[in-house]
Amino acid sequence: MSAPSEDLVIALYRLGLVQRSIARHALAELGSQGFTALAVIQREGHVRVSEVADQLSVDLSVASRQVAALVLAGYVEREPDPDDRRATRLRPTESGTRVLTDSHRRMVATATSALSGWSDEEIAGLASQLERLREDFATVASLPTRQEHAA
Amino acid sequence: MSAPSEDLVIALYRLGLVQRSIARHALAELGSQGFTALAVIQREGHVRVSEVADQLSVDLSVASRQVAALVLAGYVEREPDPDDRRATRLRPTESGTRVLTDSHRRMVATATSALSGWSDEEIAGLASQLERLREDFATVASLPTRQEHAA
DNA sequence: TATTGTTATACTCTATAACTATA
DNA sequence: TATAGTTATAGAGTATAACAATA
Repeated sequence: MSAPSEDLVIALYRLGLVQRSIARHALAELGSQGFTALAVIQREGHVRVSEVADQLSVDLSVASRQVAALVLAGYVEREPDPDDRRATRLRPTESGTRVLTDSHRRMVATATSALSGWSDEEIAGLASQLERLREDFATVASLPTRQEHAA
Repeated sequence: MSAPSEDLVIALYRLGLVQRSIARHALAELGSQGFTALAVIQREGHVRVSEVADQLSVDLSVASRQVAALVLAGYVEREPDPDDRRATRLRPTESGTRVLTDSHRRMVATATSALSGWSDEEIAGLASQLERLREDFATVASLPTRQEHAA
């Protein structure tokens, strides 16, 4: 009766519980997207706001707000970009690195506890499938914007 | 270096793109949670608000608001519950069923397009893994509330 | 002109708390 | 007392649009 992709979409929507559960246990000082934004800044080094927006697949204005909140909280610092005076480069402060590490640890602990019945292979397999899913949707999502050209 | 559950958690957070993509393409008249609430009401028959809250794993107040919005939009009707005069029973209107069917169709179309490189088995496998994930997190999420008893 | 970034506004989803009505 | 539900308030996440400064 139901198409397989239908079951998948419903499963995706019902994932809200999982995300809220992790957020509550692990992200005390950081909103979920504040966390991912900080993670991008930590991982990439001195990124620009627009790169954060790209990595998170959100509008630049959203990334701008999240970064502003991180700066206000003292977790991120801005440096002028020597190559482009419109842009700023971002880097985590010591406090930001500490908060990220802490959230990280609690996040993994929460997930590990919930996933006690899973093997490492199963967990890794699911993570890679989700990554593949994201990439495939990113491809589709990027097309409509350019359809005005095509048509 | 990284625990497998860490990769999984990051993949989960990065799923926002997928959910927004589906929402934009498929849920014109319905918010994402309005859609899931309506789907529960359609699927279960004459449910109460509290059952919607349970199915969605959200607070009763959240379900109450979502249901109120669906009623206001003419997608759901309330009937008094003969067995309990505090409660009301919910059922979709014709219009609600139509909207749900439409969103459903567009949703599946969007997903099918993004998942063109996937086999049915892969899609079904991912859906069932996500369902399992949700159940395992639901178990963990329900514990902290009761820890006051234990301790 | 196009791009980088910010700000204002608005909408959705969520939770907590206070409240009403019924069990 | 406890439960079903509603409403008010608040906070996070998101998008669009208008804007400033620089390329």
